Amino acid sequence: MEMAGRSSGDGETGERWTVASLARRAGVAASTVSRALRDDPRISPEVRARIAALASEVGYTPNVLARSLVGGRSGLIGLVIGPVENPLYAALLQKAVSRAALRGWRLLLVHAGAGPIEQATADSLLQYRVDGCLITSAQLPSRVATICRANGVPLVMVNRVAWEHGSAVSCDNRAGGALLADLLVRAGHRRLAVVRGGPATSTSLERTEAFAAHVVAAGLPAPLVLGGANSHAMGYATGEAVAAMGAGERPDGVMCASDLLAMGVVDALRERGLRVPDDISVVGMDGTEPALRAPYYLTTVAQPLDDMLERAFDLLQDRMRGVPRADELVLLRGELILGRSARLPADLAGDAFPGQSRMDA
Amino acid sequence: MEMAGRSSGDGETGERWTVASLARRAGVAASTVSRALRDDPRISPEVRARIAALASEVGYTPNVLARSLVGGRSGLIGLVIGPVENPLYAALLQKAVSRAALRGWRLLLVHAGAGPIEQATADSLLQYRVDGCLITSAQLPSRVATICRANGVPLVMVNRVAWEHGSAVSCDNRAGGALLADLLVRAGHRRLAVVRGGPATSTSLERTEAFAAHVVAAGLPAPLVLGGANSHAMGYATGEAVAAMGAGERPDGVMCASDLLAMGVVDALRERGLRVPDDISVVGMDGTEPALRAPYYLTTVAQPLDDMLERAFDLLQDRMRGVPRADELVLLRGELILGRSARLPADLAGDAFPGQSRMDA
DNA sequence: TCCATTTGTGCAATCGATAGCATGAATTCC
DNA sequence: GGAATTCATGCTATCGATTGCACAAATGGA
Repeated sequence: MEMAGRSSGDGETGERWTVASLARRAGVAASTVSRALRDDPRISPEVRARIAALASEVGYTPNVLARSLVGGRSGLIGLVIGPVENPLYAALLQKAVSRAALRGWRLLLVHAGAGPIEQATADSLLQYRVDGCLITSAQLPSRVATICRANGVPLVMVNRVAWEHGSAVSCDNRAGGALLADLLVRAGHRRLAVVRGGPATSTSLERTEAFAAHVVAAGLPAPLVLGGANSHAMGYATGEAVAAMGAGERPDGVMCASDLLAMGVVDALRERGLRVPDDISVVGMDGTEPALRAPYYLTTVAQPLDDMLERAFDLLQDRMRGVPRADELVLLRGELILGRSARLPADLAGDAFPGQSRMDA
Repeated sequence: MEMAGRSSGDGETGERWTVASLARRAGVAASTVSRALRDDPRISPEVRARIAALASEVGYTPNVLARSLVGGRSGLIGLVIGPVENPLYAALLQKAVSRAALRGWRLLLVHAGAGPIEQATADSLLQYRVDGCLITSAQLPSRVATICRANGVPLVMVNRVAWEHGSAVSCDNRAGGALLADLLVRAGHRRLAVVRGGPATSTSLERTEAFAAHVVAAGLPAPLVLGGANSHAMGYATGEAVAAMGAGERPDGVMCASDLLAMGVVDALRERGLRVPDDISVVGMDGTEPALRAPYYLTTVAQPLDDMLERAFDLLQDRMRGVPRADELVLLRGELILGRSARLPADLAGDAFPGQSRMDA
């Protein structure tokens, strides 16, 4: 019953069509088929049309594996991504997939998650001869970086700085941290705290350091340093600890290294009966969607993910073309989003509409 | 300066090592190298050790593209996944990646998101000669299914039923819906509502239909049908609508087709001053992590994602081995999680500890 | 009318790894 | 000690697509 719907190379069953079988069927040489399908001007229009018609009639699909064997490029980009439970990585993944498709690249999903990358996994980058590699994991994947360097695979990192090798595109985390510090200080907060993410993640360090430096420069005591991992659970635990402090020592403003942490902090504070922002202001950083909506309406600095990925892919493409280029670090400015999770300075009070009023960071 | 760290085929710069260059260097034939590296017993232990040492010394990596050209299998699995902003898909992605690595498969990330799949994207499944395909998108990707069938590519769907072709692994959504209905009815709710997801998604339909049927069977009026898309925004809008209803007509129990919807409903209800579960009970389905923690502590039916993926990969593997097998539909039972978002029947009241007390659905 | 181009195709090698078959050497058996 | 194996390895074709080069036909000019 399936016979009619089944078409196969040379009319036999089960085999896929190849340039060779198409050539036999069309009565030409394989090279002619190849050239015709690639619109080589040396093939006469009639032959080209005839072969194109035949190919689409039988549903021929070129074998990219064979093509890349001779051509040298696989069309594959290795993708290493952080834990996608974090909405930031989810957004990055989504955008990376659609942008890669636009450029005709396919993504080899090498790793997703918080853990380190296994050797066997990292090896697949070479085994499949990826043309480039995109890393968005905060965890330092030194193994992948090393492999890429040793084998001349272009490497671009997003949302983290490159420590040894490769280019990177990142949000200007220091500027964002300073901006948030300025916001809280101007709103009259006096006892501040920072909630840090993972100790080895550049984003967390840059954000909290810049925040602390700015606070100190404003003449306030150095912020209390809390946290130490980038998760809702850590934010929640930190929020509980803050809520347990006496009213006299408790910070009145908390800056979190990520929206994920900020959501945890807010959840814990509210669970303990504290009001945000009336009792404590909480600000985050990333601008992920769940943090911008109910029940958080977080004041945060949004990363320009679209621009970041576009730049990252540009960097990759340049290097994939073989032009030797030095590694670059591209910083893009984030966008301050005034939500309802932090008291505002008097001069901004009119702007306090969640997700509506924004200003450049 | 980089010279020392740079190693390449045949000692020339820039070229990667191949079996041929290794063979020349070792003074043997290419086939010997190939066999030695694959632990062919016909190669003498000495030669094998010598070649293995050389290969690891120069960092040889086999070209999988070339291997699959002759071997017929690429080791690639095509992955089509739904919008990973939804924590359910994020969890599925994460688990799929690690499980695939365990089996030595690599994932070609074909599509991620809610939109339909473009032809060019779907074609890459054939171009890269994927050995199989895993679909977890609720959106009916008929194009991919058609392509897979026409080309004999094994296809397994997770979290949705197969409409035309391919096997499927899913949570028993009807049983889950009935279980939630039973829970709400026994807890004394009388005016119920369901919030549906996308109109074309099998999971949403099965869950809400079974819920409604069970409610009616219990002698209560048919639940109010709300919603119509699987998003937090739709849940929120529905929650607002429910909150706006008069106290006499407002449902006292709401069953949502997903945790994402349930979170939106809870957020809106609370924003409007209603208490959950004191004023209204809300239950969801999926068991995603954000719904289980503060501030939701949702009562829900958790999908056994690990088991589902394991079964899905088993199904794929069987069919990839070439053994012809009929399509299967595998249903796995979900796990009821008693949170704090719904009033409990009297006989279960002691079990109301979030995320702790569970029972099979 | 004959040679020099231009134009369209075919032949054969190539990419890297694998597998069937052949070959030479080492071993065993009677 | 010679023949029959066993064993280790080499030679070569193969997978599917691409590409340099050769070659034939068609066209042009003188």
